[in-house]
Amino acid sequence: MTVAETKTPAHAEAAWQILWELMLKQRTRFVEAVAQLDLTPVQAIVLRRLDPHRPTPMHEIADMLRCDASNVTGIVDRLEARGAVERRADPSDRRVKALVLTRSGRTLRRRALEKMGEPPPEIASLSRADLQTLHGILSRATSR
Amino acid sequence: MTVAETKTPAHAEAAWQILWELMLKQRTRFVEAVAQLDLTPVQAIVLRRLDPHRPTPMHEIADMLRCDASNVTGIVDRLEARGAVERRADPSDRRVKALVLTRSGRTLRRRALEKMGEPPPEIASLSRADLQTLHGILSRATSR
DNA sequence: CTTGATAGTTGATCTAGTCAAGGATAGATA
DNA sequence: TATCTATCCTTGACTAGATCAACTATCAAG
Repeated sequence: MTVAETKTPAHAEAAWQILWELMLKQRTRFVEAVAQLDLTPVQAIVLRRLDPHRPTPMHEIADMLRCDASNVTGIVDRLEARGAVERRADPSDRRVKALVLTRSGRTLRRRALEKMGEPPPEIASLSRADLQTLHGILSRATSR
Repeated sequence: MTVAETKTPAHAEAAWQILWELMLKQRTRFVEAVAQLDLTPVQAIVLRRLDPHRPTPMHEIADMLRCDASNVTGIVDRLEARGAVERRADPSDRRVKALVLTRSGRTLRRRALEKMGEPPPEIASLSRADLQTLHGILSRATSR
């Protein structure tokens, strides 16, 4: 071997480094925020994923979380126990159980979305110009 | 009350929204990446935090994770069981146990850092100019 | 109608997390 | 010095998230 292959440009690594740092900080912030609604992080993520206007098959949740289906059973059990969601049999395919938000589940979801949508001080303190630029770059990054 | 207080500008929320989306995606990516080293996410985060040149008191880990001290006991137990770290009594304060990376622990840490440092495709595919701009904005955001 | 894939549950087992209680040490103060 | 108080860590009990293996029910194709 002659020269080490720099697979990723230094600029990408530098930007990623800071982004990583920021994400790590947000992790604990997120946990604490949803805990105020008596939600665990995963419960909040699942709630966020549920469409208030469309029953959601459980396997879609497993796909999103990239976890085993049996894991979803437990998570949904707890959400159902607290009255946020209901399992509903899908008439067109009786294997699937689709999740439907209850009335209180919709309220809970809305409140959770509000909390998650609140930008952290790091972001909120940026200038308007920076925010617009950031938005543009991130859109480009995630849409590619 | 007259008009609803818009505490956060719309621009901040928009940018935060995309950032959130990105972070959510990186979560599963991170889990899968460190799993290749037989590390759980928390173990990787702890490993990353350990300074190879300085024994680290356990309570610093608890502070970083914002969790109960008893939780750290278990996490360190498992890292110690696999030979990555050692508990060392602090001579100046015999209450504290400081963590020291073993030889193989240092290797493991280096490999974990490499994995974590690898930017995701979303970031890696950005142009050099975007990356520099992004770096600048994020630096401003996190240093404030 | 068999065969095979898919959807979800159950049970066992692990890790991460909390809380309450306790032991050991350090530091301040009466 | 004796005691009180705070800090550092551990233990035990318990909950949640996650994996895996085994199982039921259903669908869909041949």
